Amino acid sequence: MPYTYEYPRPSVTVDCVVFGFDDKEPDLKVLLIQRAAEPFKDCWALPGGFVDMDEPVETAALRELEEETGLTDVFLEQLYTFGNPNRDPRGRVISVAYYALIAPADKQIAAASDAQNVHWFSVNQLPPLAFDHHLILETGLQRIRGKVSYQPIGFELLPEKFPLSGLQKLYETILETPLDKRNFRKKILNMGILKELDEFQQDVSHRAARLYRFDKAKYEQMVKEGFYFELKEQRTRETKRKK
Amino acid sequence: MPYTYEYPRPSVTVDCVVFGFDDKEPDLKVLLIQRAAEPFKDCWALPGGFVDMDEPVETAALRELEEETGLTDVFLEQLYTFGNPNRDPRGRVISVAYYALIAPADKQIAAASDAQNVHWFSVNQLPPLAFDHHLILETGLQRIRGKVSYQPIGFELLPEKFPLSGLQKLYETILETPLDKRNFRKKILNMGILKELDEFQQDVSHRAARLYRFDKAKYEQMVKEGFYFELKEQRTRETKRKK
DNA sequence: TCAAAAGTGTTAACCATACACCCATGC
DNA sequence: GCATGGGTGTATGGTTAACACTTTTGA
Repeated sequence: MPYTYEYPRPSVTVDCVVFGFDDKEPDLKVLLIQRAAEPFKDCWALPGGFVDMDEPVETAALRELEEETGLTDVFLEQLYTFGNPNRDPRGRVISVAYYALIAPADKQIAAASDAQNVHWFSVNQLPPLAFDHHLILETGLQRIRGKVSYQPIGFELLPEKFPLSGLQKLYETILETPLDKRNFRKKILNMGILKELDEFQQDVSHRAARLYRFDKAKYEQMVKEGFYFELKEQRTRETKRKK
Repeated sequence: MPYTYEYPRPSVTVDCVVFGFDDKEPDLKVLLIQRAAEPFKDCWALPGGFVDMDEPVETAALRELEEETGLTDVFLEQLYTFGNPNRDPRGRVISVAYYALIAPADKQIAAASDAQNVHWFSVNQLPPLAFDHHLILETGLQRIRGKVSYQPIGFELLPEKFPLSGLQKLYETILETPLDKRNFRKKILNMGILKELDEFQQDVSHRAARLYRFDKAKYEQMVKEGFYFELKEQRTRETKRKK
């Protein structure tokens, strides 16, 4: 190979912070696997592994995710690259971290894939994690907390059809703040990026809520025309008023 | 070493997109170096190089930046990791890209350091670039365009003391949109994150403008108390009003 | 005295917030 | 009929957008 350099080389891995959300629970969930091999055998860890020499890094993330959890067709974005020299006892390992968002329907699949032990954990009740995975996870959390307010990524955590209250709970969960129902509805509906369906919740022991669908095409059209998505924490007047 | 794995390993490099800004010019600038060695000998490229086995990745970025451009004490943040298998003719090279923001005063230093050829280029008049550096640079541009509106990173591109018109020009340049002078001043001054100085511009052939300084400590205090920095593109009512 | 940029205030439209009750459904 | 969540409107105040002239300074 021409121009080949012969420096010593670090290993390169990928790690995935897989977030999931469930209407009924007050917490965001993360998918973890229990390690089958040393180091950190039996310890919980983010799904991930070594990048092959001939595959793009993102492909490696998708491949490892499927191999270890059975998940395919997920929303995946690069998060951050962690490369401190001592983060892995095997030597110099640089890890490119990704975060994934998946809708509850897919969650079954993940739990079923039991080559290794795979579990959803609430982000507020995490076990000890291998390597620097706690730091990676925390970075992922910060990222989606920051991003959810000005990019419509929240919909990736919901099923295709969802009631407005589900969307509101999602935002309340991620932002860790209560939101006003009427204002939330007004704001999101006024954006015009939700399609109102003629379908309703099933099997609920109260009035069934109307379902909506995120209209991605319309959203992208509007962005081209200068639209900014923004769904922020609603602070009270008290908090906002200065001095 | 225990648990050592013996996979084939990619090389890992860092690349830095160094942005600079100058009052007088209507464009953002990027610092490029002319490559002294193959591959892409004599081609312009982002400063960068191989990560040593025992240094953190960010340290490598700072080190390469100093070695190749003489710059130290810069604002530096990780941008994105580029790892497509064919981005480097030498073989598999994964590059962790950073972006840096530097104030005009430092620019002299950079131009003086002439181990290699180092030059500022307007982001709108770039030469052909080595490797996938054009993609990296474009990614950096998108990042600061997105980030400048809701994080006070713009100040990193200005000297310590600056007139409000300089700040406004910076925002107009990065966001590529004209801003209303009175509204801009009102908004930024109302935030309370600028310290008004008793100093004025020197050597200008018109009324000298008052200088201000970004009060970082105050900003951080306010963030703790729930303050959100936001300095967005000001759209006209026309554009905003729908249908 | 001219050129060049600094600096300054008001109005009207819009948007965000606060807030409480009735409705539909299943049990 | 009761419990559960679904669904709705209005008044207030704060924020943003639009807009033009006077001041200062140096050449």
